[in-house]
Amino acid sequence: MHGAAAGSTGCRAQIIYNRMTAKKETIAQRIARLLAERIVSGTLEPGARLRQDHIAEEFAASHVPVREAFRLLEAQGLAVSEPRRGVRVAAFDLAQVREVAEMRAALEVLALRHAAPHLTPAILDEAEAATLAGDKARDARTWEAANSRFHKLILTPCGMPRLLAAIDDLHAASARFLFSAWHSEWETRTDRDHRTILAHLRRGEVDAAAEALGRHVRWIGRRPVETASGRRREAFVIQG
Amino acid sequence: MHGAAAGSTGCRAQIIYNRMTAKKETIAQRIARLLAERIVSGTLEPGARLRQDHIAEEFAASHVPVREAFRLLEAQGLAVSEPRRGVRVAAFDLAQVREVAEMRAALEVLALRHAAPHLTPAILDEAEAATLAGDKARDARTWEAANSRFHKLILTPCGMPRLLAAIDDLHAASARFLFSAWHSEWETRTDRDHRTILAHLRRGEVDAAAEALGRHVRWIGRRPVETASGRRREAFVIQG
DNA sequence: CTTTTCAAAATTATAGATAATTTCTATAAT
DNA sequence: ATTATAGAAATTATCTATAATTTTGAAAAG
Repeated sequence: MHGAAAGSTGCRAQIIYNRMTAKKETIAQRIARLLAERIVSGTLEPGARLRQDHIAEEFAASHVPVREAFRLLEAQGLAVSEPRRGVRVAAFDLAQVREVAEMRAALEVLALRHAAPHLTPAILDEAEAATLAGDKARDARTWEAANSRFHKLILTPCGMPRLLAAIDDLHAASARFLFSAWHSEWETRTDRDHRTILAHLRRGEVDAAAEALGRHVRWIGRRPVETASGRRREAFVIQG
Repeated sequence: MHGAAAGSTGCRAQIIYNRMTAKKETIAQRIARLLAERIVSGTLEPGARLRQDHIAEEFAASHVPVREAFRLLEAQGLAVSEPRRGVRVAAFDLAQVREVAEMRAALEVLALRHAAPHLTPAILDEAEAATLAGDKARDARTWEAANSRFHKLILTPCGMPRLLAAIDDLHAASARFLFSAWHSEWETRTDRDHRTILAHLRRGEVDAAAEALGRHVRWIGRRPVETASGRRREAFVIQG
């Protein structure tokens, strides 16, 4: 849903009301967007300090727009700020991943129910193509972009901007987890889930489609993985 | 849910992570909080321009914290900003009220399902007291505060901070509408709805309670009212 | 009388500078 | 060895000043 690493959005409210106007982005928005990409993709690790002077220097700006960018990132839940003690990349544990998954499920189901009457065969074909692209993806970035496209395609026709913006933010939070846990060997169940949802939609079975989407988004799996140092640990998987 | 007029929160992310710490609020947070009160209560009308220099002067601050306050208000959906063209109080039409109501219903139901196992008789008694206070309220402020308290009491035990913060923001948006449409003669159905929800919760009927809450929040009524100038028009009512 | 154009005023956006707070580090004490 | 403390360095938060953009309003042209 969310552009995530391949072009993360920016401020939530901006998204709600300026998504289409979007004349020129301010320096603050640009900085927020680029930092969001790094946070979502894991380049900036959870807990990492974001120092306004350093960032201002890197982007050849003063720290005023940097501070505004921090507020935008806070609103997305990607950064946390303690007064007088600076801003850090938000941490996220399994409990938060669960919380985000539940919220996404609730809101995406709502969006799908309102979008369903406006879905055309053409849109569903595009969504199928996105699923196929996800199948063939061999890296997290590509997979996440395709997954994003699928969800966006079937939900956008709901025409509820605030709802879509909220879903976007939640998707960015999910994507962070995806990037941190991605393993190219994983055979996800995502393709099958996506196709089930599409099949129901094609047959006009909105309730069944909504239920499948809810289960799909809520699903969090776990499987053992081998770390770089050869140790075994448990990792968690999401279907996107 | 949201403090609304009686002490609106501030930044969403701040709420998520700093709600309990909340050592000292920064000037930006203070400005955002006070402006949010005015927007929610209707003192600042939809579409009104928020001029940073004027606001800075009023609060005896420079415009740097004012600009940050604007970003916080944007994140809550209470203000909209167009780059280089200033910030305005967000407008809201019936479609948006509907959208917010649907989102609230989806998220509050989710919160209630997770809160239900942790609800104690003491909490439910408090919630009943809040309902009673709402019944006796004769002005919008008091009524909204009591309604807020009811929802907060039964939802907070879910222990999902991001979810609760999102609900808070939506509640502020609802409250704006409530304040704009309040009429002291309205006999709302709220007390009955609240008591139905409580009755179900006392009997451990979580599904029924969740369904009642969803209907309650989603409900938007309309009734003719007489304006100050004596003209008749249609007004919309929410149950809170 | 309406529309267009251009300059002045108002306002936003950014930069540079200052003050206040926190964090770090070395040193001393228990 | 661990804890406590004081000073220094780094960082945040704010203010003042400057640049850039948009809006306003009046005058001129059609």
